[in-house]
Amino acid sequence: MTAAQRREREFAQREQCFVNAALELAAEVGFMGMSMADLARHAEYATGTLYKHFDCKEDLLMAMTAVGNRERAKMMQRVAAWDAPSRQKMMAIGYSDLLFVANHPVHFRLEQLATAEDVWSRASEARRTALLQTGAPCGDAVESIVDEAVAAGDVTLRTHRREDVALGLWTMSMGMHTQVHAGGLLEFHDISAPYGLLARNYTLFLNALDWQPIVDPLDDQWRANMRDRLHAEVFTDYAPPVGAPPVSDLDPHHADNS
Amino acid sequence: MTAAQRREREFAQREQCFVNAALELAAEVGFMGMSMADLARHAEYATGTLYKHFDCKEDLLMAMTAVGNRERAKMMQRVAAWDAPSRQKMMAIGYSDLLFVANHPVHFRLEQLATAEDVWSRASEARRTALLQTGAPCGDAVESIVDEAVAAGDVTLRTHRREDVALGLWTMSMGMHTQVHAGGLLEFHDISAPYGLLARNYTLFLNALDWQPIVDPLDDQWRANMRDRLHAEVFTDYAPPVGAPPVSDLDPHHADNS
DNA sequence: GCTCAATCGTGAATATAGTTCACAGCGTGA
DNA sequence: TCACGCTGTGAACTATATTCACGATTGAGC
Repeated sequence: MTAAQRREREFAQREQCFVNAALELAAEVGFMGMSMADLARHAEYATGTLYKHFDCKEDLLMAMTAVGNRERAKMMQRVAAWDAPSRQKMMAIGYSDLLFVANHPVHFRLEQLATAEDVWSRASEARRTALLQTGAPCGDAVESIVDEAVAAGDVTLRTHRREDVALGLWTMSMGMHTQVHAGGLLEFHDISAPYGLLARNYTLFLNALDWQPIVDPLDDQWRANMRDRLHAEVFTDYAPPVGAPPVSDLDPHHADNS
Repeated sequence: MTAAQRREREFAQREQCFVNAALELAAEVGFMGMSMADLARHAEYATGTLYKHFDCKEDLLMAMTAVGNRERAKMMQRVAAWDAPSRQKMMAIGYSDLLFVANHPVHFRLEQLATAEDVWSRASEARRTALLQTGAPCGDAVESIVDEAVAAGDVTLRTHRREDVALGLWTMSMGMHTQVHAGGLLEFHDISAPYGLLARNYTLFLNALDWQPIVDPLDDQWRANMRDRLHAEVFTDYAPPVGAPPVSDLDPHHADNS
């Protein structure tokens, strides 16, 4: 039955084609601004063909978001494989997420929409679990670092489980991205360097877990060094996000203390 | 020109009427499942009249979300006015947010949608800033507690400003709500008591800031006491969220350590 | 190589929902 | 009382998600 297999493979390829075209379109006009007919035309197929793959627009969104998840997972797996002390790797996880969002703003927008309950609930069960599965490797990568740290004696998990640590950091990142991307929110609340603040909060959180070595939250140099090493050794293909490269810029108000 | 003033007042009242009707409808079918024509009918006005108030559906969403913000602000202001040690008040802020989301799930769903960039960007500038303004009192309430704590000597802000502390906690809450509301996500990552975990993370964060008195993150009793006092003295009109009332339930895995 | 049935892709048609607008009705001020 | 202008109306318009009947294509069996 090689014929059937080929058909199946071609079908899967066409789905990729649709998803890629959708991502291109969404980058231009946003997911909400893009119509299914537009997309079909852009992918050079008929509208009905598109619906052979996705039962509704929300299902398409899930598939688009999955691409982002896979990319993020790749980045986090690179970090997990990085040869560095566990605490630096943990910070690097946060940084890689930041790098991901900065380099793929479209994906973050899609993720935001997809996880909004009103949208999430309109997608099919199958597509939702498929999306969840693409997210799992991110959690796995983080948890592997936690395990490593425990094994190395860098941290003792008294209050948390490995999943809890991962989730704790994830919530901070997700919440901060949400703030940053709701245009005007930060300026309104007088926050100037949100991701510098996020890095400090990561530091505080890891300190609170007594994760060795303890780092001074004021020590921006520590994080800057880590970031430079990370770009040199792991993310050579990713440019540091604009607006935050010089060390001092990571600090929201570096004149305050010394 | 009292006539004009009356018209203006009536216009504002009708807007309230629309927003309330919209909230009722959204509670039943969700924001996405509700049509502008349905809403107009439900509010007993014509479709065109609805558009006299809101230029687009997204603008309506902003107005609906503002209602939630005002309610949340009221709750947080109650906490700020509560007579308790600053650290308990800070924890109570997180708890009040949880209480808000548990008692007004619709509002959280709306907030999620509204802050998604794809939606946010489709609303008018005026509605967006109006929404931001309704959120400000929440930040103010939290920041007043920070100020109070600093004045009382409970905490010394070395690494953070008052806004930063508020934002740090906010990101954790927002991120956790997002996780909880994306059905299946938590089960998938094997997290059983997300809000117990959130409370611990709050505790860790405040400990890391050296906010006195330092609390053992394992001490669920401390938080349970605080919660009971809070319900007795501040939120007498709010029932504790179901699924989390007994002390031990706040603990994700209370058999692990002691 | 031919046939035929099953499958697949198509895009016009349908349904639905956001948005607009020309007009009727009403209140207002002269 | 009258005329003007403003307001509410809902039918009409537009856009877009979704469906479906049909023609094209494929591939198994002879």
